[in-house]
Amino acid sequence: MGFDPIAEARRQWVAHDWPEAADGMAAVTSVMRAQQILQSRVDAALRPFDLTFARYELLMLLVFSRAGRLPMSKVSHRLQVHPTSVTNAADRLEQAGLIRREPHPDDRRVTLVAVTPAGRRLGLRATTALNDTVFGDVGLRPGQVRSLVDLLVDLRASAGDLG
Amino acid sequence: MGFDPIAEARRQWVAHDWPEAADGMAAVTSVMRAQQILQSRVDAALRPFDLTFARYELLMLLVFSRAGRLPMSKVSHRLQVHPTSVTNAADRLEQAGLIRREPHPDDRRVTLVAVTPAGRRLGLRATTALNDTVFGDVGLRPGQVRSLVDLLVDLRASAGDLG
DNA sequence: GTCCGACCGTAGGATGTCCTACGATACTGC
DNA sequence: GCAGTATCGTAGGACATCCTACGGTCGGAC
Repeated sequence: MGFDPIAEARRQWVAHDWPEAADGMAAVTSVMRAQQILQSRVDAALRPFDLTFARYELLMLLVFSRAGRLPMSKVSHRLQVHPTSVTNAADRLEQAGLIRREPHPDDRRVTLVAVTPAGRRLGLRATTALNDTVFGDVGLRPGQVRSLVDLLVDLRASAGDLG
Repeated sequence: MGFDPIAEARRQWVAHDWPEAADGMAAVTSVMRAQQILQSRVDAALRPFDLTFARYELLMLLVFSRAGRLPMSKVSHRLQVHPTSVTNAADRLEQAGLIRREPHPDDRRVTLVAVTPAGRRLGLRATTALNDTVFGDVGLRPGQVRSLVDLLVDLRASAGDLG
């Protein structure tokens, strides 16, 4: 096999008398690097549709919602991103005609974002592309994929990420 | 426990006849979310030192290198980031007096970045903070942390990330 | 020797993220 | 009712990342 920068860093941690933090350092760095790899693959798969992963997530959240529309604040909470990031993503999706902003009928503070028919179609086509080129094979055996998800559920739970 | 948006998305994948990609989708999304959580913790720990994780990684790469100096291109390769990102990080570290740019003695195309004594000191102090507040407890049991690293090694290996 | 391809670092531009601050609107206690 | 507080979405600014494009330098083919 080749050279692993993270394993090398781990050795440095042990050598510098930080052994109790060495595995944690390796885990954090590995997650960062894995995210970089996956983000790059996902963005490549979505580029033909002029979507980023952030916009894709917003789009599919609406596609899968009951009424095809949600308040901005709900989107921000569900995707766990800053409200201004939702504003940004919604701006671009709206400009592309994939979603529409609508006023909330009862609460005039609230803006609803609603997926358009074009948005629904593009979201499903983009999903097919993602399933084929990324999600269908992330580079691990099926059992490993499930183990990874389970471990990250625990990590997220300990961070208060599950509700 | 609470509500897990990723588990909900996984149910949608199965319901929409994409069962073979459901676990992959959950894995990719989980990694994205875990990275977000960890990045946020790391940045909070590094804020008192006026460092970001990217700049911290560059700084420690130099601290741990033999001569305390490396070519920019080597840094880009080792950290697996775009050359322009290294330029940006190096600009800020240099402005803070933590590193110095030096010409390569033999190859005038190459710029070396060298850690200064102040950079070395700050890097070690920042590492102590990170070890105490993040790396020492990532929210998993020790065995889980090692399992996570092992799984991500396989994922990274399949992406050609190991040399 | 010379020229051309390859490599190096950086400038400029686009995108996404966060933060703080703000105006508008809703709710709560009195 | 009414005042104070909380919530909502967005504007402006800071920062990190990538991409493309560029000038400077090296090295190999001839």
